[in-house]
Amino acid sequence: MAYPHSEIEKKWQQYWERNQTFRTPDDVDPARPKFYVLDMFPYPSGHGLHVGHPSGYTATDIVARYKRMKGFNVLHPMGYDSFGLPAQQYAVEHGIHPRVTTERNIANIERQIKMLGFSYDWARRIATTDPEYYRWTQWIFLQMFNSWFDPGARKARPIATLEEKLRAQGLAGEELRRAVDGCRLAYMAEVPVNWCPALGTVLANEEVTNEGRSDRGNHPVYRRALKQWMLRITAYADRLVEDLKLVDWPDSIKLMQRNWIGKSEGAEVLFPVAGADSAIRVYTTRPDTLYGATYMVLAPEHPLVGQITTPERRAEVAAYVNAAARKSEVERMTEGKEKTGVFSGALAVNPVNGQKIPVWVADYVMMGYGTGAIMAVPAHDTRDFEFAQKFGLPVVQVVQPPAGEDWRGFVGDGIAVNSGAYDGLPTAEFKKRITADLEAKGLGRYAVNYKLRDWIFSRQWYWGEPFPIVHCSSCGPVGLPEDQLPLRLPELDDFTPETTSDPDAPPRPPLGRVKAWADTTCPACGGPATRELNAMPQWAGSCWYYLRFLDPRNASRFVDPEREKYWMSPHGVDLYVGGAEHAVLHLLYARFWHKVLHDLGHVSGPEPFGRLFNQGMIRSFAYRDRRGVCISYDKVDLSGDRPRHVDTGEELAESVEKMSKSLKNVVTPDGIVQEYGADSLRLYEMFIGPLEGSKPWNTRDVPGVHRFLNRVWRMVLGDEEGALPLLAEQAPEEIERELHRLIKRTGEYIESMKFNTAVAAMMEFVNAVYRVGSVRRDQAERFVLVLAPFAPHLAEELWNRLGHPDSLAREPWPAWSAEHLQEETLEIPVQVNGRVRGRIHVPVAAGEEDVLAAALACPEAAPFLAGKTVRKRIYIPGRMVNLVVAG
RNA sequence: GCCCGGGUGGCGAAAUGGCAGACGCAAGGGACUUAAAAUCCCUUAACCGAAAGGUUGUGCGGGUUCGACUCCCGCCCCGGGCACCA
Repeated sequence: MAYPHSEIEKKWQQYWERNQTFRTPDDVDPARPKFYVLDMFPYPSGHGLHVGHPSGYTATDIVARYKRMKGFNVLHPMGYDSFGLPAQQYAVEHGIHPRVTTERNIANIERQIKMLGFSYDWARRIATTDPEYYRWTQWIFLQMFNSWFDPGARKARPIATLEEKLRAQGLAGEELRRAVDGCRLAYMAEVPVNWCPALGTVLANEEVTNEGRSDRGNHPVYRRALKQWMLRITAYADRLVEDLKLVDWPDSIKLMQRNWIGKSEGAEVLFPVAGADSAIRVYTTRPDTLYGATYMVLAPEHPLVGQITTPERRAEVAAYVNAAARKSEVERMTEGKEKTGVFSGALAVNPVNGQKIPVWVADYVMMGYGTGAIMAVPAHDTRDFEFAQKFGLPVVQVVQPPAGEDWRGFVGDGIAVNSGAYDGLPTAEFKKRITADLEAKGLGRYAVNYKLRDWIFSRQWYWGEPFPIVHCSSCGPVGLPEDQLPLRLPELDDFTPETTSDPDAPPRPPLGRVKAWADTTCPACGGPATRELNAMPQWAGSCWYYLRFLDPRNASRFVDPEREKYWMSPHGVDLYVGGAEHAVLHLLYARFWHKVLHDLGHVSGPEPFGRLFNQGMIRSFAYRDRRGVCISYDKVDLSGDRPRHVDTGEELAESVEKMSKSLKNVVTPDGIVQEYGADSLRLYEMFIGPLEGSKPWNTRDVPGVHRFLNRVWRMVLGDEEGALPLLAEQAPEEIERELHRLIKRTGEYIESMKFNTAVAAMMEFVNAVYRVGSVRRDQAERFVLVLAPFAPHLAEELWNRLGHPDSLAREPWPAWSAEHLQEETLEIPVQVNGRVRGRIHVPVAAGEEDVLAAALACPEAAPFLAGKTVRKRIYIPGRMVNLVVAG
């Protein structure tokens, strides 16, 4: 008989809700330590959860429950990242308001989450689409709009401090306003974007497929310059790199962030254009190769292209520039790495040796990085080398590689050659010397560059936070006063953006259609003004939600400073768990916002997430027939040794893949909870393998953990069919020892996030009880407490039936002692030349000499010792004896 | 191309310098049962052997060590990230 999981799970979920068991009070007992354990909150997709989502949630729930039992004040909240393109598109396609679908999706996903019995404090639930939430997202945006990055202080400061400073320098009126607007952390600029005319919006890079089409709907996407809201994240590039050393994150994630920011050091060098009064400024990380520069390249968008191109080359250059501008991502991909370019006709002068070198225009140089122009050193740069080969440009060696390596295409460090007075210098020293020399002559200077770009922060859609900004013809962009927040999304019957197939048509965001909303007055001068019609991107709400959880209903501040200080000191969120797909963007954006808020004095620390843990992806089996068509599970017969089609008997190919609708391999928690219960699902999620690893879901393995829970049930209560519980007055000493071992190991496993071995340890304990046939009541109780974080419903029920009327959620975690772990004798394997040949039993207290003597006398090892000389005797206390023999 | 992970029984895995395969699934056998399910017990890396036992074995090839899944060097395969970043 299986234990009645449905009944008891329902019962305890109701009990927890009725008794507010997991409510974290607003004023917690300050004598206890705090622990903030957070999941990356989900986007409420219409498909609901699959079994991959609860793996992280289960892990954090185990930690939360364990920490409560260890006496911590635990904060464990959940909410929804509910703005975004899928809801917008669904609304457009089905004519349903996105608020309606969002609410419906949240209701479904919350039902699924609650079904699993997680100990969230539901009173703190938030949704980023709630006006009382996005009011503060808008408020934080205004903080950025109203501040600038002071490079001297290396931090954000109120914009008034900049105004003061510039006014003192004599700026005023329109000129002052432009200067100030140009320094805000949130500013407007014309930038190249991914424009999707069919969706009527700009898309983020990750919303664009490798084929250059929209992820959603598969529409063409074009590169195009549009005026957009930008956030000045590049000002924080250095601090975002440096402060990675403050956090306990996986090295791989830190590395990805470092690579994404892509800091490099080098020099900017001026190359005068021969016969003109302009000069080309280039950025190079290898100023030591200056003598090897044999040509230069400007990006097609570079402003000097038009000025320096000679009349006879004008037509060809113009044609190339136009073609490059029109090039979509698709063409760029398909053309691969084949280099193209045209000669501008102009010559530049190499400042170190006066040589005249040709200036080319080529799209392998990007306008968005460095200065948009390079000096090409084909001998020591792979790309320049390819280009020089193709166009027959000279290749001059200036670095001597280590012996045995070809200098052509050598990009490493070496010794300078053909470099005038610098010959013989090693690369690193050469860089320093020449940078200083260039600086002294006014030809260049030390420079730092980043791959990181400022963050394009606007979208031309309906379903996002409206910007708290109005555009005034006399004052420019003006922030709304705080008392006008939240600026609510206007009601709209038709939120379809005006779409077109013309890539050059201007964007017409749906908010523009609500005239009554868009037309307003300027808060600064009272004149007529228009509201900003763009909305914020999906990332906005998730940049600060972890702060709102601390004080979710505060109507006068985004978070109370005292509460922020309590929960976020000293290292921010104590454990943050989520998928590695957010390694860069979400985690980088949130760190950026946190630093801005920190600079402006709104939060106490520099980093939001002290410890980060990435759960691995759960994938599942997919089946395909001969034609490659995916077959859903109800049509797959797994009873034989090969998977076959139920109807046709055709043998199917099996593979393990990411769950997706198109592969027909999505497994949802619902059916599993119904059949085996939430506790079984939770346990299998953990038992399947290490949390951080990628692993295949196999529903056929769920009965294994379900059987274990049944064994626990019968161990304590017996069953209706007459099986007696194993509870007894006395149990062998071995059980107490096993229990102490279990308590110790489980605590350590939870702290180190090794939940799979924790489950195995509990199974071992129960197996031991079945083997000896008895367990004392007090031992069963302690076991139930250890099981509780993993299988809380079953544990509560057993705890209750063992005579405790209240929930075990805040029972102290049971104690273990070293004394109880001690066995009287040890079994020590005896190796001869590294191979196990026998075993000896020795008293725990036995000294090295006694153990070695026993090992030498070990009968099983004797034949391998006979007639040989023991050269070396190794004893690893309590573990192993190795006898090294020869002869 | 570059940068990270990873490769252990039929399967998910454990062991991070000290008994390889804990724990679980699947498979086989037994007990209970009129029978089945459920449950309980046993076997289960491969090869040789009737058994006792032996040999081999952690992707491949070398090395360090008394001892290597674990550390070092070279290679192969799989997964992920970045991708003309000057």
